[in-house]
Amino acid sequence: MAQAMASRRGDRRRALILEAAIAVFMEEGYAGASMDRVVQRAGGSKTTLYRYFPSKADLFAAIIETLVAQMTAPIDHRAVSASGGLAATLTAFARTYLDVLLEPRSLALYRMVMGEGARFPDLGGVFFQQGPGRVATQLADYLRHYELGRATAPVELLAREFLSLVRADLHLRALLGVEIAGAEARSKAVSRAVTLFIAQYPCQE
Amino acid sequence: MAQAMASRRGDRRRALILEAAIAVFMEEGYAGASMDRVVQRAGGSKTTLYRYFPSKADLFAAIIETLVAQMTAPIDHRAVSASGGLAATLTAFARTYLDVLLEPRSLALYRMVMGEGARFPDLGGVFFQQGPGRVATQLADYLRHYELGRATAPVELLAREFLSLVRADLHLRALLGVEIAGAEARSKAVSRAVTLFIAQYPCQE
DNA sequence: ACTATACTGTACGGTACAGTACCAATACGG
DNA sequence: CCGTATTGGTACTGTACCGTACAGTATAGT
Repeated sequence: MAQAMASRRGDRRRALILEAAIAVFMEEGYAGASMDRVVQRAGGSKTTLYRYFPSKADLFAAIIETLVAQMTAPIDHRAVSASGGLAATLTAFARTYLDVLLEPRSLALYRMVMGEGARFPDLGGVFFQQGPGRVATQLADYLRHYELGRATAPVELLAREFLSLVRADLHLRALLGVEIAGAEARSKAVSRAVTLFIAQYPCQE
Repeated sequence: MAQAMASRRGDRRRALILEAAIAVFMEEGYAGASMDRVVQRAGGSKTTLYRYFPSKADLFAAIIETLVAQMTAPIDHRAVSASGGLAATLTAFARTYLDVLLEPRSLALYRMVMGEGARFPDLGGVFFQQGPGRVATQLADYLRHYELGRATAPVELLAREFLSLVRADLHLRALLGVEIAGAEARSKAVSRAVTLFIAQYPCQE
Protein backbone atom coordinates (compact mmCIF):
# COMPACT_ATOMS: atom_id res chain seq x y z
CA MET A 1 0.00 0.00 0.00
CA ALA A 2 1.22 3.44 -0.85
CA GLN A 3 -0.06 5.00 2.31
CA ALA A 4 1.54 2.45 4.58
CA MET A 5 4.88 2.89 2.92
CA ALA A 6 4.67 6.62 3.06
CA SER A 7 3.66 6.46 6.66
CA ARG A 8 6.65 4.30 7.50
CA ARG A 9 9.01 6.69 5.78
CA GLY A 10 7.31 9.60 7.42
CA ASP A 11 7.58 7.97 10.81
CA ARG A 12 11.29 7.56 10.33
CA ARG A 13 11.80 11.19 9.40
CA ARG A 14 9.66 12.23 12.32
CA ALA A 15 11.66 10.10 14.72
CA LEU A 16 14.95 11.45 13.38
CA ILE A 17 13.79 15.03 13.73
CA LEU A 18 12.48 14.32 17.20
CA GLU A 19 15.76 12.79 18.31
CA ALA A 20 17.70 15.78 17.03
CA ALA A 21 15.24 18.12 18.70
CA ILE A 22 15.63 16.32 22.01
CA ALA A 23 19.37 16.80 21.84
CA VAL A 24 19.08 20.48 21.03
CA PHE A 25 16.41 21.18 23.65
CA MET A 26 18.39 19.28 26.26
CA GLU A 27 21.44 21.42 25.63
CA GLU A 28 19.81 24.80 25.19
CA GLY A 29 16.50 24.62 26.99
CA TYR A 30 13.19 25.61 25.44
CA ALA A 31 13.90 29.28 24.98
CA GLY A 32 17.48 28.80 23.91
CA ALA A 33 16.73 26.12 21.35
CA SER A 34 16.00 27.45 17.88
CA MET A 35 14.13 25.66 15.15
CA ASP A 36 16.97 26.40 12.78
CA ARG A 37 19.40 24.54 15.01
CA VAL A 38 17.06 21.57 15.12
CA VAL A 39 16.97 21.54 11.33
CA GLN A 40 20.73 21.89 11.15
CA ARG A 41 21.17 18.95 13.51
CA ALA A 42 18.49 16.77 12.01
CA GLY A 43 19.89 17.39 8.54
CA GLY A 44 16.62 18.07 6.75
CA SER A 45 14.84 21.23 5.83
CA LYS A 46 12.69 23.61 7.75
CA THR A 47 9.66 22.76 5.68
CA THR A 48 9.79 19.12 6.70
CA LEU A 49 10.20 20.02 10.35
CA TYR A 50 7.09 22.18 10.22
CA ARG A 51 5.21 19.45 8.38
CA TYR A 52 5.53 17.13 11.37
CA PHE A 53 5.50 19.71 14.14
CA PRO A 54 3.35 22.70 13.28
CA SER A 55 4.93 24.91 15.93
CA LYS A 56 7.72 25.02 18.46
CA ALA A 57 5.22 24.37 21.23
CA ASP A 58 3.99 21.22 19.47
CA LEU A 59 7.55 20.01 19.06
CA PHE A 60 8.14 20.66 22.75
CA ALA A 61 5.05 18.69 23.73
CA ALA A 62 6.22 15.75 21.62
CA ILE A 63 9.65 15.93 23.24
CA ILE A 64 8.21 15.85 26.74
CA GLU A 65 5.91 12.97 25.88
CA THR A 66 8.78 10.95 24.43
CA LEU A 67 11.12 11.62 27.33
CA VAL A 68 8.52 10.72 29.92
CA ALA A 69 7.88 7.43 28.16
CA GLN A 70 11.58 6.67 27.94
CA MET A 71 12.03 7.54 31.58
CA THR A 72 9.25 5.43 33.02
CA ALA A 73 9.88 2.39 30.84
CA PRO A 74 12.71 0.80 32.88
CA ILE A 75 10.86 1.33 36.16
CA ASP A 76 7.67 -0.20 34.82
CA HIS A 77 9.69 -3.20 33.81
CA ARG A 78 11.43 -3.49 37.16
CA ALA A 79 8.21 -3.22 39.13
CA VAL A 80 6.83 -6.38 37.61
CA SER A 81 9.77 -8.59 38.45
CA ALA A 82 9.65 -7.95 42.18
CA SER A 83 10.59 -11.07 44.09
CA GLY A 84 12.57 -11.72 47.24
CA GLY A 85 12.51 -10.16 50.68
CA LEU A 86 11.37 -6.65 51.50
CA ALA A 87 14.86 -5.21 51.89
CA ALA A 88 16.13 -6.77 48.68
CA THR A 89 13.12 -5.62 46.70
CA LEU A 90 13.31 -2.12 48.05
CA THR A 91 17.02 -1.97 47.30
CA ALA A 92 16.63 -3.10 43.72
CA PHE A 93 13.66 -0.84 43.09
CA ALA A 94 15.39 2.16 44.63
CA ARG A 95 18.56 1.65 42.67
CA THR A 96 16.71 1.47 39.39
CA TYR A 97 14.72 4.55 40.32
CA LEU A 98 17.81 6.50 41.26
CA ASP A 99 19.75 5.50 38.17
CA VAL A 100 16.90 6.60 35.94
CA LEU A 101 16.49 9.84 37.84
CA LEU A 102 20.13 10.82 37.43
CA GLU A 103 20.33 10.17 33.71
CA PRO A 104 21.09 13.31 31.72
CA ARG A 105 17.85 12.90 29.80
CA SER A 106 15.80 12.75 32.99
CA LEU A 107 17.56 15.74 34.47
CA ALA A 108 16.97 17.75 31.31
CA LEU A 109 13.33 16.69 31.35
CA TYR A 110 12.84 17.85 34.93
CA ARG A 111 14.56 21.14 34.16
CA MET A 112 12.41 21.77 31.11
CA VAL A 113 9.16 20.98 32.88
CA MET A 114 10.10 23.20 35.80
CA GLY A 115 11.31 26.04 33.65
CA GLU A 116 8.42 26.13 31.22
CA GLY A 117 5.69 25.31 33.69
CA ALA A 118 4.51 28.90 33.55
CA ARG A 119 4.19 29.00 29.76
CA PHE A 120 2.64 25.51 29.56
CA PRO A 121 0.03 25.10 32.28
CA ASP A 122 -1.05 21.54 33.10
CA LEU A 123 2.36 20.38 31.92
CA GLY A 124 3.67 19.99 35.45
CA GLY A 125 0.58 18.16 36.60
CA VAL A 126 0.57 15.71 33.73
CA PHE A 127 4.26 15.09 34.07
CA PHE A 128 4.10 14.47 37.81
CA GLN A 129 1.13 12.16 37.56
CA GLN A 130 2.64 10.19 34.73
CA GLY A 131 6.22 10.20 36.03
CA PRO A 132 7.09 10.39 39.72
CA GLY A 133 3.51 9.87 40.80
CA ARG A 134 3.18 6.59 38.96
CA VAL A 135 6.42 5.31 40.42
CA ALA A 136 5.16 6.04 43.91
CA THR A 137 1.89 4.31 43.14
CA GLN A 138 3.69 1.21 41.93
CA LEU A 139 5.76 1.05 45.07
CA ALA A 140 2.67 1.60 47.18
CA ASP A 141 0.92 -1.30 45.48
CA TYR A 142 3.83 -3.54 46.28
CA LEU A 143 3.89 -2.42 49.90
CA ARG A 144 0.17 -3.00 50.20
CA HIS A 145 0.52 -6.59 49.13
CA TYR A 146 3.60 -7.29 51.13
CA GLU A 147 2.68 -6.18 54.59
CA LEU A 148 -0.81 -5.53 55.77
CA GLY A 149 -0.81 -5.61 59.53
CA ARG A 150 2.14 -3.71 60.79
CA ALA A 151 1.87 -0.59 58.63
CA THR A 152 2.51 2.62 60.55
CA ALA A 153 0.95 4.85 57.91
CA PRO A 154 -0.89 4.66 54.58
CA VAL A 155 1.21 2.85 52.01
CA GLU A 156 1.05 5.79 49.61
CA LEU A 157 2.66 7.99 52.23
CA LEU A 158 5.23 5.34 53.05
CA ALA A 159 6.14 4.98 49.40
CA ARG A 160 6.58 8.72 48.94
CA GLU A 161 8.71 8.95 52.06
CA PHE A 162 10.92 6.10 50.95
CA LEU A 163 11.45 7.59 47.51
CA SER A 164 12.26 10.96 49.04
CA LEU A 165 14.85 9.25 51.16
CA VAL A 166 16.29 7.57 48.09
CA ARG A 167 16.51 10.83 46.17
CA ALA A 168 18.01 12.47 49.23
CA ASP A 169 19.89 15.50 47.95
CA LEU A 170 21.41 13.62 45.03
CA HIS A 171 18.62 14.63 42.71
CA LEU A 172 18.73 18.25 43.81
CA ARG A 173 22.50 18.43 43.45
CA ALA A 174 22.33 17.00 39.97
CA LEU A 175 19.53 19.37 38.95
CA LEU A 176 21.48 22.34 40.23
CA GLY A 177 24.50 21.25 38.25
CA VAL A 178 26.66 20.66 41.30
CA GLU A 179 27.51 17.06 40.57
CA ILE A 180 25.99 13.81 39.40
CA ALA A 181 26.46 11.19 42.08
CA GLY A 182 28.64 8.22 41.20
CA ALA A 183 27.97 4.55 41.78
CA GLU A 184 29.21 4.44 45.37
CA ALA A 185 27.19 7.46 46.44
CA ARG A 186 24.09 5.91 44.90
CA SER A 187 24.60 2.60 46.65
CA LYS A 188 25.12 4.37 49.93
CA ALA A 189 22.00 6.49 49.53
CA VAL A 190 19.93 3.43 48.67
CA SER A 191 21.19 1.35 51.59
CA ARG A 192 20.69 4.19 54.04
CA ALA A 193 17.17 4.71 52.76
CA VAL A 194 16.33 1.04 53.18
CA THR A 195 17.83 1.01 56.67
CA LEU A 196 15.94 4.06 57.82
CA PHE A 197 12.74 2.88 56.23
CA ILE A 198 12.84 -0.48 57.97
CA ALA A 199 13.91 1.04 61.27
CA GLN A 200 10.54 2.71 61.63
CA TYR A 201 8.88 -0.60 62.40
CA PRO A 202 8.65 -1.82 66.01
CA CYS A 203 11.90 -3.32 67.17
CA GLN A 204 10.74 -6.79 68.04
CA GLU A 205 11.94 -9.17 65.32
CA MET B 1 28.88 65.50 51.46
CA ALA B 2 27.76 65.42 47.89
CA GLN B 3 29.17 62.06 47.16
CA ALA B 4 27.53 60.40 50.16
CA MET B 5 24.19 61.89 49.22
CA ALA B 6 24.54 60.78 45.65
CA SER B 7 25.51 57.33 46.76
CA ARG B 8 22.46 57.06 48.97
CA ARG B 9 20.19 58.18 46.18
CA GLY B 10 21.91 55.80 43.80
CA ASP B 11 21.48 52.94 46.20
CA ARG B 12 17.78 53.58 46.36
CA ARG B 13 17.40 53.59 42.61
CA ARG B 14 19.48 50.46 42.38
CA ALA B 15 17.34 48.72 44.98
CA LEU B 16 14.12 49.76 43.23
CA ILE B 17 15.36 48.50 39.90
CA LEU B 18 16.55 45.28 41.49
CA GLU B 19 13.19 44.68 43.13
CA ALA B 20 11.37 45.23 39.85
CA ALA B 21 13.84 42.98 38.07
CA ILE B 22 13.27 40.22 40.63
CA ALA B 23 9.55 40.38 40.00
CA VAL B 24 9.96 40.23 36.23
CA PHE B 25 12.55 37.46 36.29
CA MET B 26 10.42 35.47 38.71
CA GLU B 27 7.44 35.64 36.40
CA GLU B 28 9.17 35.19 33.06
CA GLY B 29 12.43 33.40 33.78
CA TYR B 30 15.81 34.54 32.54
CA ALA B 31 15.21 34.06 28.83
CA GLY B 32 11.66 35.35 28.91
CA ALA B 33 12.42 38.46 30.93
CA SER B 34 13.28 41.47 28.82
CA MET B 35 15.21 44.50 29.92
CA ASP B 36 12.45 46.69 28.55
CA ARG B 37 9.93 45.05 30.83
CA VAL B 38 12.20 45.62 33.79
CA VAL B 39 12.40 49.30 32.89
CA GLN B 40 8.66 49.49 32.41
CA ARG B 41 8.08 47.94 35.82
CA ALA B 42 10.77 49.88 37.65
CA GLY B 43 9.48 53.11 36.15
CA GLY B 44 12.82 54.58 35.13
CA SER B 45 14.69 54.65 31.90
CA LYS B 46 16.86 52.17 30.12
CA THR B 47 19.89 54.37 30.58
CA THR B 48 19.64 54.21 34.34
CA LEU B 49 19.14 50.46 34.33
CA TYR B 50 22.30 49.98 32.31
CA ARG B 51 24.17 52.40 34.54
CA TYR B 52 23.71 50.10 37.52
CA PHE B 53 23.72 46.76 35.72
CA PRO B 54 25.97 46.79 32.68
CA SER B 55 24.39 43.70 31.15
CA LYS B 56 21.53 41.29 31.57
CA ALA B 57 23.91 38.70 32.97
CA ASP B 58 25.11 41.16 35.62
CA LEU B 59 21.55 41.92 36.57
CA PHE B 60 20.84 38.22 36.83
CA ALA B 61 23.83 37.67 39.09
CA ALA B 62 22.68 40.47 41.38
CA ILE B 63 19.19 38.96 41.50
CA ILE B 64 20.51 35.55 42.48
CA GLU B 65 22.74 37.03 45.14
CA THR B 66 19.88 39.02 46.64
CA LEU B 67 17.45 36.12 46.62
CA VAL B 68 19.93 33.74 48.23
CA ALA B 69 20.55 36.24 51.00
CA GLN B 70 16.81 36.78 51.55
CA MET B 71 16.24 33.05 51.59
CA THR B 72 18.89 32.08 54.11
CA ALA B 73 18.23 34.97 56.49
CA PRO B 74 15.29 33.47 58.41
CA ILE B 75 17.03 30.12 58.79
CA ASP B 76 20.22 31.70 60.06
CA HIS B 77 18.13 33.48 62.64
CA ARG B 78 16.26 30.37 63.65
CA ALA B 79 19.41 28.28 64.00
CA VAL B 80 20.77 30.50 66.73
CA SER B 81 17.74 30.30 68.97
CA ALA B 82 17.73 26.54 69.29
CA SER B 83 16.59 25.50 72.74
CA GLY B 84 14.44 22.70 74.08
CA GLY B 85 14.43 18.98 73.40
CA LEU B 86 15.63 17.27 70.27
CA ALA B 87 12.19 16.65 68.83
CA ALA B 88 11.00 20.18 69.49
CA THR B 89 14.11 21.74 67.99
CA LEU B 90 13.97 19.55 64.93
CA THR B 91 10.32 20.34 64.45
CA ALA B 92 10.81 24.09 64.68
CA PHE B 93 13.87 24.04 62.46
CA ALA B 94 12.18 21.87 59.87
CA ARG B 95 9.07 23.99 59.75
CA THR B 96 11.04 27.16 59.19
CA TYR B 97 13.09 25.42 56.52
CA LEU B 98 10.03 24.11 54.73
CA ASP B 99 8.19 27.42 54.87
CA VAL B 100 11.16 29.21 53.37
CA LEU B 101 11.60 26.56 50.70
CA LEU B 102 8.00 26.82 49.53
CA GLU B 103 7.93 30.61 49.24
CA PRO B 104 7.35 31.77 45.68
CA ARG B 105 10.66 33.63 45.73
CA SER B 106 12.56 30.51 46.74
CA LEU B 107 10.83 28.40 44.14
CA ALA B 108 11.63 30.92 41.44
CA LEU B 109 15.22 31.04 42.62
CA TYR B 110 15.59 27.29 42.40
CA ARG B 111 14.02 27.27 38.97
CA MET B 112 16.29 29.98 37.67
CA VAL B 113 19.45 28.38 39.00
CA MET B 114 18.45 25.03 37.54
CA GLY B 115 17.40 26.43 34.20
CA GLU B 116 20.39 28.69 33.62
CA GLY B 117 22.99 26.42 35.14
CA ALA B 118 24.29 25.60 31.67
CA ARG B 119 24.75 29.23 30.64
CA PHE B 120 26.22 30.26 34.01
CA PRO B 121 28.73 27.67 35.20
CA ASP B 122 29.66 27.70 38.89
CA LEU B 123 26.27 29.25 39.59
CA GLY B 124 24.81 25.98 40.81
CA GLY B 125 27.80 25.22 42.98
CA VAL B 126 27.85 28.61 44.64
CA PHE B 127 24.11 28.53 45.18
CA PHE B 128 24.13 25.07 46.70
CA GLN B 129 27.02 25.79 49.01
CA GLN B 130 25.56 29.07 50.17
CA GLY B 131 21.95 27.90 50.33
CA PRO B 132 20.93 24.32 51.03
CA GLY B 133 24.46 23.29 51.93
CA ARG B 134 24.74 25.87 54.67
CA VAL B 135 21.41 24.88 56.15
CA ALA B 136 22.55 21.27 56.34
CA THR B 137 25.81 22.34 57.97
CA GLN B 138 23.95 24.35 60.60
CA LEU B 139 21.75 21.41 61.43
CA ALA B 140 24.76 19.13 61.55
CA ASP B 141 26.49 21.44 63.99
CA TYR B 142 23.47 21.32 66.26
CA LEU B 143 23.29 17.54 66.06
CA ARG B 144 26.99 17.29 66.84
CA HIS B 145 26.58 19.24 70.05
CA TYR B 146 23.40 17.56 71.09
CA GLU B 147 24.20 13.90 70.92
CA LEU B 148 27.63 12.46 70.69
CA GLY B 149 27.46 8.85 71.73
CA ARG B 150 24.50 7.30 70.06
CA ALA B 151 24.97 8.58 66.54
CA THR B 152 24.37 5.95 63.87
CA ALA B 153 26.11 7.89 61.11
CA PRO B 154 28.08 11.10 60.55
CA VAL B 155 26.05 14.12 61.57
CA GLU B 156 26.42 15.70 58.14
CA LEU B 157 24.75 12.68 56.59
CA LEU B 158 22.07 12.62 59.27
CA ALA B 159 21.31 16.27 58.67
CA ARG B 160 21.00 15.80 54.92
CA GLU B 161 18.75 12.80 55.39
CA PHE B 162 16.52 14.64 57.78
CA LEU B 163 16.17 17.61 55.47
CA SER B 164 15.41 15.32 52.55
CA LEU B 165 12.68 13.77 54.62
CA VAL B 166 11.30 17.20 55.44
CA ARG B 167 11.26 18.27 51.80
CA ALA B 168 9.68 14.94 50.91
CA ASP B 169 7.97 15.49 47.58
CA LEU B 170 6.50 18.83 48.61
CA HIS B 171 9.41 20.74 47.17
CA LEU B 172 9.37 18.79 43.93
CA ARG B 173 5.64 19.21 43.51
CA ALA B 174 5.91 22.93 44.05
CA LEU B 175 8.81 23.24 41.62
CA LEU B 176 6.90 21.34 38.98
CA GLY B 177 3.94 23.61 39.44
CA VAL B 178 1.63 20.87 40.66
CA GLU B 179 0.68 22.48 43.95
CA ILE B 180 2.15 24.38 46.86
CA ALA B 181 1.49 22.46 50.05
CA GLY B 182 -0.75 24.11 52.61
CA ALA B 183 -0.19 24.43 56.33
CA GLU B 184 -1.59 21.03 57.26
CA ALA B 185 0.47 19.18 54.70
CA ARG B 186 3.58 20.95 55.94
CA SER B 187 2.89 20.10 59.55
CA LYS B 188 2.30 16.51 58.64
CA ALA B 189 5.51 16.26 56.62
CA VAL B 190 7.51 17.78 59.44
CA SER B 191 6.07 15.53 62.13
CA ARG B 192 6.54 12.42 60.00
CA ALA B 193 10.15 13.42 59.33
CA VAL B 194 10.84 13.89 63.02
CA THR B 195 9.21 10.57 63.85
CA LEU B 196 11.14 8.65 61.24
CA PHE B 197 14.38 10.38 62.14
CA ILE B 198 14.10 9.53 65.81
CA ALA B 199 12.92 5.99 65.11
CA GLN B 200 16.32 5.10 63.72
CA TYR B 201 17.85 5.13 67.17
CA PRO B 202 17.90 1.92 69.22
CA CYS B 203 14.60 1.27 70.91
CA GLN B 204 15.76 1.15 74.50
CA GLU B 205 14.89 4.35 76.30
C1' DA C 1 7.06 5.97 -17.73
C1' DC C 2 3.65 8.40 -14.80
C1' DT C 3 1.87 10.43 -10.72
C1' DA C 4 1.25 11.42 -5.96
C1' DT C 5 3.70 12.21 -2.07
C1' DA C 6 7.64 13.37 0.68
C1' DC C 7 11.58 16.16 0.86
C1' DT C 8 15.33 20.02 0.11
C1' DG C 9 17.06 24.76 0.00
C1' DT C 10 16.55 29.20 0.69
C1' DA C 11 14.73 33.60 0.84
C1' DC C 12 11.56 36.56 3.27
C1' DG C 13 8.14 39.02 6.62
C1' DG C 14 7.32 40.32 10.94
C1' DT C 15 8.69 40.70 15.47
C1' DA C 16 11.31 40.96 19.64
C1' DC C 17 15.30 41.84 22.08
C1' DA C 18 20.16 43.52 24.05
C1' DG C 19 22.63 47.31 24.22
C1' DT C 20 23.97 52.35 22.66
C1' DA C 21 23.55 57.30 21.50
C1' DC C 22 21.89 61.53 22.41
C1' DC C 23 19.42 65.23 24.34
C1' DA C 24 16.22 67.17 27.64
C1' DA C 25 14.80 67.41 32.41
C1' DT C 26 15.30 67.21 37.18
C1' DA C 27 17.32 66.93 41.71
C1' DC C 28 20.67 68.33 44.84
C1' DG C 29 24.73 70.96 47.11
C1' DG C 30 27.03 75.43 47.90
C1' DC D 1 20.47 80.54 42.06
C1' DC D 2 24.06 78.10 39.63
C1' DG D 3 26.65 73.98 38.37
C1' DT D 4 27.03 69.19 38.60
C1' DA D 5 25.52 64.57 38.93
C1' DT D 6 21.84 61.72 38.08
C1' DT D 7 17.84 60.48 35.58
C1' DG D 8 14.14 60.25 31.82
C1' DG D 9 12.71 59.47 27.16
C1' DT D 10 13.35 57.55 23.02
C1' DA D 11 15.09 56.62 18.69
C1' DC D 12 18.34 53.54 16.73
C1' DT D 13 21.59 49.44 15.39
C1' DG D 14 22.38 44.91 14.81
C1' DT D 15 20.93 40.53 15.41
C1' DA D 16 18.25 36.39 16.15
C1' DC D 17 14.25 33.98 15.73
C1' DC D 18 9.47 31.85 14.35
C1' DG D 19 6.89 30.69 10.77
C1' DT D 20 5.73 30.87 5.61
C1' DA D 21 6.33 30.84 0.58
C1' DC D 22 7.99 28.95 -3.31
C1' DA D 23 10.46 26.53 -6.65
C1' DG D 24 12.70 22.46 -7.48
C1' DT D 25 14.22 17.31 -6.46
C1' DA D 26 13.97 12.53 -4.89
C1' DT D 27 11.17 8.42 -3.86
C1' DA D 28 7.84 4.83 -4.42
C1' DG D 29 3.88 2.47 -6.10
C1' DT D 30 1.29 1.21 -10.59
